[in-house]
Amino acid sequence: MSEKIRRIAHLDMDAFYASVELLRYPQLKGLPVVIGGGRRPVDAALTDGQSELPLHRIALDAFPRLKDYTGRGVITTATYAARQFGVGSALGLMKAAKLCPQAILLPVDFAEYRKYSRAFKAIILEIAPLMEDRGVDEVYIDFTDVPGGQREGGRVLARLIQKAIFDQTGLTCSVGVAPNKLLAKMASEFNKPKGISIVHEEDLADKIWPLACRKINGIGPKADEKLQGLGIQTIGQLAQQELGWLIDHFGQKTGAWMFDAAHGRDTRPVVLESEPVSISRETTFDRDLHAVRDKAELGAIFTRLCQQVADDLQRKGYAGKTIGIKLRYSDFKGVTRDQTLERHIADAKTIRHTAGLCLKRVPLTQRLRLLGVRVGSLVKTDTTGALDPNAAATPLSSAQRAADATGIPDQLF
DNA sequence: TCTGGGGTCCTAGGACCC
DNA sequence: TCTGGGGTCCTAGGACCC
Repeated sequence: MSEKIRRIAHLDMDAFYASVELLRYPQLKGLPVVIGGGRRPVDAALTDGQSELPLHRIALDAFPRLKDYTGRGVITTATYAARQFGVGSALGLMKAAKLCPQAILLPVDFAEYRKYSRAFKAIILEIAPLMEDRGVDEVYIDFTDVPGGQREGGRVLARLIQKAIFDQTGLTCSVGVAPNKLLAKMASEFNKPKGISIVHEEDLADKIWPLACRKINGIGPKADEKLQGLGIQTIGQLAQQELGWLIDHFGQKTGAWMFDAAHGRDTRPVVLESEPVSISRETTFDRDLHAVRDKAELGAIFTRLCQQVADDLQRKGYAGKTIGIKLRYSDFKGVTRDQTLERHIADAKTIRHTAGLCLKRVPLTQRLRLLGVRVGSLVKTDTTGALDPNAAATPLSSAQRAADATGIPDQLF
């Protein structure tokens, strides 16, 4: 009998947002380009006086530069030419402007990226039907039973998929193929861009153990710092630790997971479909707002967020019963409050009312920089529409009455 | 002139029930 | 006259990911 070896691929699009922008504006190739901000439409400025020109003919002078930007925001992604100046993801735009003032600044065009995202995923699905969506620019693919999926450890199929995506979209990607998702994810980073990396079980010591623990998907800055404090830098060092010792330091669940990860073990399946748990909208204001002084502006934003969440729910066919708010103060500290209703709802009015009650339970003396609205505990609504259009909020809980009595000023919402 | 937006999962305490 | 032990739901916060 033919023994099939489990082969899982992780496919990661190369510099996805920037590559999509370069398809539109090939004249920017090789230049430092930064994508972010995303607040002001830039195409008006772009086409100003040049509205007859196709996008690829727009003169470089017409593109906005980082140095001319005023306002908040961070870089979502930067081209390699821009990264040479030390600017990259998550850097504040104003700080980035100091490092690379001449960089071209493009707004985030998520609708466009989503179009390409759907396109490359459709191409993959024609070749390999078992695909797990991991966001706009990443997927896992189960190669195990796909024709050619076992050849050269998966390299042949990876090459085929890369070629199909490039031929049909002009975009490049990197692929890692390994016995499981954990290793495939690490492998896809080995040869970027346009890379293919094959990892077998027996490659663990050579290819995985020398890597920093941070390369494990799920070990973030906090866990990494703690590990370093314990003298553990590499995955190999992590693998040397006793299971019990890891559990003592990180808890049962995380400790056991780390132990398995360090030994390259991961049994998670490739998941084809999944239901959302929550749907939310949030926004950072152009300037910090005060609950009393900027009440009208804040109230309008709040109502709009609730409306957007309601629209999202209805468009996607969900209703939820846990309504929550999130806010961030001017000092960047955040709080959340939520309240669970008796019934699932999806209408803006109930969301607005319940979220308003949540907002009353939070101190609002300090200025705010962000406000968000979330609906969780989702259920699918039937095809005819809303589950319970006239659902009302439940009465205040005792905890909320207590909060109301703490002397927090009346919140006007 | 720091620090986006949209998610998931985990933990931990308290309420409440059996 | 000391103090059970589950189980589930709710809430708040935090780590992490794309």
